[in-house]
Amino acid sequence: MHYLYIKAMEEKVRHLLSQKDLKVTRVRLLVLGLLLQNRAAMSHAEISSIIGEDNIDKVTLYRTLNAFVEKGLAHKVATEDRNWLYAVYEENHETHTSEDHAHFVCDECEKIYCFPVDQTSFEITTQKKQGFKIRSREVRLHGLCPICN
Amino acid sequence: MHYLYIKAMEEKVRHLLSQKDLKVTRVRLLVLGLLLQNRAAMSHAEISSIIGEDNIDKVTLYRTLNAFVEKGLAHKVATEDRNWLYAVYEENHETHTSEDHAHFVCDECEKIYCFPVDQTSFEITTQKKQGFKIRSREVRLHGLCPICN
DNA sequence: ACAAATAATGCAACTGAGTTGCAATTAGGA
DNA sequence: TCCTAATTGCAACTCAGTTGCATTATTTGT
Repeated sequence: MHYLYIKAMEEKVRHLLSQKDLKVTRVRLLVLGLLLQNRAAMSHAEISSIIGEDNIDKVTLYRTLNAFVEKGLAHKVATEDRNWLYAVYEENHETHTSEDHAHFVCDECEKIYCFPVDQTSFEITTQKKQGFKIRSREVRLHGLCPICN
Repeated sequence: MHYLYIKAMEEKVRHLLSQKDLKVTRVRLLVLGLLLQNRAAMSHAEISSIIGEDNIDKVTLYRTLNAFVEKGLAHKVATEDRNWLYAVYEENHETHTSEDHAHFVCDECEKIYCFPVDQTSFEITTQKKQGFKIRSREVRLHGLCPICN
């Protein structure tokens, strides 16, 4: 285990898991604990190397991450080079859906961060085009993150 | 060849290719001709099956599509399930860059269409977040296309 | 605290998109 | 027409992610 596992966080993680009908297991405590520590979205490879390849099977990690996504604990974003990155929803994730947030991609370090989006200004983003019925929007921002800026 | 190759279009395609310093070849005429006929972006698999697997090697098709993207004839969009779709820029592609268009994803047929975006309203899409420097934006719209609507 | 039922895990083998290296072929200018 | 560089086609490969299945761990009811 090459990351600081914060014991004090464990209760919160246990609560989040059982709240979503997910059994509390060693793997899930590790992965969700790690995701909660990270502001940026993380890839399977990144998580795997931080936690240690010997500590989690790759298939189990994929299934764990997908379970988090299915239960609404986390969401996934595709990178430019077609890998998945996973991020937990922020504190107030009850009101925080995929519909009202944007993804920020740092052009330098290529990390992806989640951003809140103002709904009202979101509405007028595009000109209407006949025949197309728009149901939801997703914004992707490119630039420099605070570390690389 | 399972698509209607429009002979009248050939001159236009030839012109587009040589304009971008791409040699006019059988494969390129077929692929660019097909892309120009389609309003929706197309996948490698889709193009391959329409033109016929026996008519183009898969590697050649990948290289052809990438050449179009590199030369600015087309651009690629990732689908939800992380495949690439390719679309030629519209008629006025001189002023049509990746910065000022959105992608519309039909929830029904999953086709992807390109949309123009109004720059001024684009600006106010997100609340500013400290430390992050936004350079460009990309909007993805979900809904129903004219055929499925 | 224990056993049974159910869910999660780990492993091996697989899939499928996309890439690389290289030899054969073709386009287009001299 | 000929020459050179670009393009093509093939085989073999990479790498993310998946599937099937036997093993193990968690939870619930007693």
